[in-house]
Amino acid sequence: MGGTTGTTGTAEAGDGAPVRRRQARGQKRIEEILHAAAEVFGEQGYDATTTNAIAARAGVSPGSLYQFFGNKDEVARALAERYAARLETLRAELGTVGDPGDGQDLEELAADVLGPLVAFNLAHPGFKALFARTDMPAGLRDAVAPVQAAIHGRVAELVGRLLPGRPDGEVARVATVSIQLVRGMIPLVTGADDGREREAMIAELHTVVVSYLRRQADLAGERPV
Amino acid sequence: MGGTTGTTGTAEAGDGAPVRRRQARGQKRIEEILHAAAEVFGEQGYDATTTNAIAARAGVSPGSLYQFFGNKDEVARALAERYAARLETLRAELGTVGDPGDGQDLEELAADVLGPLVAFNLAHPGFKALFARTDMPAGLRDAVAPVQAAIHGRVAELVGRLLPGRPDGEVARVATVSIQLVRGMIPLVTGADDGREREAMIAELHTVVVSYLRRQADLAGERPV
DNA sequence: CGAGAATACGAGCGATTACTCGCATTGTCG
DNA sequence: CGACAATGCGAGTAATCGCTCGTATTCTCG
Repeated sequence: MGGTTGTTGTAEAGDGAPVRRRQARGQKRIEEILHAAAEVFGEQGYDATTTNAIAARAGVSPGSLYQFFGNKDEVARALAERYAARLETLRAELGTVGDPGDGQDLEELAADVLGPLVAFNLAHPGFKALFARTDMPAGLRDAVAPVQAAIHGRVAELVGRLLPGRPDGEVARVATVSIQLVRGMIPLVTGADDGREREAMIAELHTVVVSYLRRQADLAGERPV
Repeated sequence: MGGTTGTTGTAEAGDGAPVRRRQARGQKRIEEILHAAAEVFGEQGYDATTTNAIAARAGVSPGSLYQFFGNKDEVARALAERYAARLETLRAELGTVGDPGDGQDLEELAADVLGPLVAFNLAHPGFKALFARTDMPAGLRDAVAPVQAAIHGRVAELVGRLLPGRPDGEVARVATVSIQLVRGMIPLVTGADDGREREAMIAELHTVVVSYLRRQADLAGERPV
């Protein structure tokens, strides 16, 4: 039944399967649809967003949307992958962060990571609709799982350098918690109506992450407070 | 809109409005329906839960459900109020917590509050479906808003004692962040498949909250690390 | 140009869901 | 008992939504 392997409308990798040659017009439509999807997801949330609403926002008929995307989840997946690419760009711009020891270094490291991350979330309101939820419908979860895993890997890499010698399981857990802290705080930041309140929430986000990681680093070094 | 003060199916407070006299049988049905709703909400999440599924789980016809609850949101509201009552009981059992100074006291205070709170969440899986989400559909948000406000008030009370002299706005913000930390961590705790992993996540929850609040207390006392 | 593919449309289909309604049963009270 | 209210049922309704399909237009390329 539902065996259609429609990866964003590309051709199946078979032998005689017709390769769909995408025109420039089609690529532009895809961009417009994803842009609209990001907007509506950000405004209404994933569940409440209808595919017809995305199409309407993009100035496109429902049929056109389904020419490029097999279903609603695929729109989410494509959008998630697009976000992942931009995040990767962000990370590349950071360059190689020096191996953190503790103390002041940690705050700088956190600022270097959290600053752009907050800016990214403010610039892309649809991002949190796909990533900042704790309970997701199965389709959405599957769609964003690969990107989630990639993010976790990146964070675990940083945490591993912060906590050298810790077993992998603990490093992974600290990474999971750190990500969750950010995911939980982002809505408080983006949802702030007042500019000053937003700045205050951003400061709280830094405080939360830094104080947690510092405590972990202290535990690692057996250095009591 | 929505001025219906439907407190679990009681009569409207008007003059000639017919007062619905509830029979013992009806009260029992209400309990069964709310119990079923808690189960299904916990398993499927709020959006994915259908009213017919709740009725079926309760062994009741859809018509019977709608005799006691005007709509899906009212079921959620009644369930939320029921949870609020149990939480209030929990808080009462804690007794008056001594005014916390800092250091060890903070850890004890956190353990006294977080321990029962985690146990409550594990015992009532439907709770997080109503409260632990950051993006809620409008109907659900309105339904649980009063209970959310009550919880915030309680936490702000504790935070106020922890951070004496802080302006109300800052106390409220620290309370909001603290609640969000717990809300974000709860799914990691309840979602742990392994018992050891769950214990570890509970420990992380304590670490997160304590290290954040300790940092806030230190900032208040101008006592650098 | 001409043929085939890609793009575009939008009415509408099938499935789902919150909720209703007519009617049967059970409880309450004089 | 008899009248009325509360409870109970479940097929049915109206609306929504993801998605399809027949058809028309535009592009590509020989």
